[in-house]
Amino acid sequence: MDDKTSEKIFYITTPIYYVNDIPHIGHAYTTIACDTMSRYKRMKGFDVRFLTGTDEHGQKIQAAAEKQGITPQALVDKIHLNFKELWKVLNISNDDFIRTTEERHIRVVQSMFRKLMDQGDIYKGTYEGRYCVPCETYVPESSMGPGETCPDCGRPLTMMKEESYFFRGSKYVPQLIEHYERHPESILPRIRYNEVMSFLRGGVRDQSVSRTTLKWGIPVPGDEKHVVYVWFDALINYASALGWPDAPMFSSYWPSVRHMVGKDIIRFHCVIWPLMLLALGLPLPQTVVAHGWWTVDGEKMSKSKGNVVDPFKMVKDYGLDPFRYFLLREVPFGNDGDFSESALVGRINSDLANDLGNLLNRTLQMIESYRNGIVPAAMDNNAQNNLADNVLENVDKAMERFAYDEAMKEIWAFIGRANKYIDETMPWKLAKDTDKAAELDEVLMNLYEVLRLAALLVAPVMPQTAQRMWAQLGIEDDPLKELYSSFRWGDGAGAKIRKAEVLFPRIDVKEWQKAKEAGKTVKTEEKTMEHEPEIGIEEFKAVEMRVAQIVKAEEIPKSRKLYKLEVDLGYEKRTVCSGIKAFFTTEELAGKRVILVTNLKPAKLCGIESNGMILAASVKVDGNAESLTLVTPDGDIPLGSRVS
RNA sequence: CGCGGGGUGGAGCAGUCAGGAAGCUCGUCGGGCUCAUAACCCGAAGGUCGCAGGUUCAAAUCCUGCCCCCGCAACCA
Repeated sequence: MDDKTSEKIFYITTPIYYVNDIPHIGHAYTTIACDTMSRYKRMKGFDVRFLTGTDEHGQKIQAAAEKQGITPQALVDKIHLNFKELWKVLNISNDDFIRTTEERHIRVVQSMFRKLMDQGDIYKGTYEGRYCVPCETYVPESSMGPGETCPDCGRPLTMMKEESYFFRGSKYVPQLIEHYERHPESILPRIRYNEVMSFLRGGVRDQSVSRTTLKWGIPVPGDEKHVVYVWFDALINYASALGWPDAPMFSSYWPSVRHMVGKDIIRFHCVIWPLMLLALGLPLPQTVVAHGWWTVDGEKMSKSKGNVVDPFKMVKDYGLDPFRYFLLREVPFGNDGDFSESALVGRINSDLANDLGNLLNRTLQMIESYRNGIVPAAMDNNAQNNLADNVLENVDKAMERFAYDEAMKEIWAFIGRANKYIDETMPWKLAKDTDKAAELDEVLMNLYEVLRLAALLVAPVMPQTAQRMWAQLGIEDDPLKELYSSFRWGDGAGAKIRKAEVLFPRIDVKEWQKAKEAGKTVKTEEKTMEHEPEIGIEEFKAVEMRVAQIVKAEEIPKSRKLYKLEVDLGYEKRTVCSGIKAFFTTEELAGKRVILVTNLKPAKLCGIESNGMILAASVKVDGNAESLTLVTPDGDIPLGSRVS
């Protein structure tokens, strides 16, 4: 505030995405939000720097590379392109893309590490704890899942003890608390601020910042059997991309940094990273903004459900700008939101086609037929205040708080006022009365100005749409390069418009539903055609299957899906748990002859030991069995006969 | 006592932190208009803000208790 230069500088970052993930709607959301903010600030006259990138070290990458028989570097060189490709498709205007395997990053990580070590803020110790290998995190006892499992992925934890370097973050905690107390606006939304504060007040232990258990990482300077822990490595990207410590870019952009993150990684960005920065004597981020999660059709997005939203497909099916608009408009920023294609279609039809697109269309056609396509100048005009109201100020207030949804609402209220203005002034009547020519001029010019401004307002979210609008309005310049401050009501007069074209075609909901259903059938067919990798006869023979008969089926009270079955193999009886409760009654099952996998490792399910598995065929929709039938021998054969 | 999110007109949601006349979008019904993408504009109906207590001049909002739903976890053998 006190520094004029820092006011107009804006450095914004996405998290760096873990390369091994397949890009989904969540990645798209964060990045689109940052892109929109960047574009907005540029149009406000800010010197913006927008950074994104990929996190390329760690256990999972190392394992994936081994599996494919290539080096980790070769793997990440290939797959980081998934993200670069997506950003291209989503029209992301990032100024830089950093990869943690780049030399410029590695160098900075190592010198920061060394600096902290030299000043005594990194020290050597031993770390012992329960470790989740896939998640690459130690899990404290307090947050362990049942039976010593990882609370995130549910897999069992391993006891590990290793020599490790520690970051003395605890030393800076009081300083950080004080900072946040003075700057509560630096963590948005408020709920996340409270979360961070109570976490900080609960005390923070020194963080382990190195690992000896893996190779694929940045070597600790001077102690090469250690590799820098992925989080320590990753967070530094925000500084390394600017060329810490000496680059001029660093000194100009750093003090204005805003980090956009998902709510899951708030602690890394609001606790660990600021502690690191305090230790390094660097200014703390101006704002950390945490957004919520997307569910899909009311359900959590997951690979096993197969409902992961593919941004490439959404763009292909519905267009880029509608997708961008939907994500930012649909949900109050910071809240969790639900993604559904039908909601997207609703937004396209009502907001984009009916309100905005139709306004452009009807206005242009009137200018065309009443004034031969030339925007008239109006002598005296005081409609601006009523029409534009304080839309620029209101949008700015909302964007200042990262309240994208509210900014959109402001813009659409502005569009709505214009649609109403047409009804009130009834230009088609004015056109029939030559005495009203001046009035008509004024109305048409005002509408034209509304659209010229609307395009600018919409440009950060829907860049292509803004360009298409200006093209139709007959303006040669690129709206994306304009400044809001240079907009003057009335400057548009005299322009020669182009022929009106439909901006967003309406989607016929009935036909869309039909197509959707047809698409769904195709999809399930495709799914059944997906095959597992080939196996040899030996592998098949390793599975021992025999004919058995269900003697008795019982409910398991605690379980929704399971029955406890007693099966007879002729030579022995066994207990098996089977997830077929939804499809049979206990009476139906008794006496049924089935095929049993007999050499499956016993497993405890709902407290009951299951010794085998019954074969069944099922149709799965979104990962859940929709119908199911048991595999049974066709004809008489003694119990216990081997199936091969 | 598992963790988390939530219950607000037909649907989807804001509002809850900082208590003060219940709001938005969609849908429905009625009307207007004919410039426009059967679009646009106006009006109406429709809510005991999950339930029960409490605090208060005042509660969707604060406190206590309870009920229900949804994720995750334990269950898909």
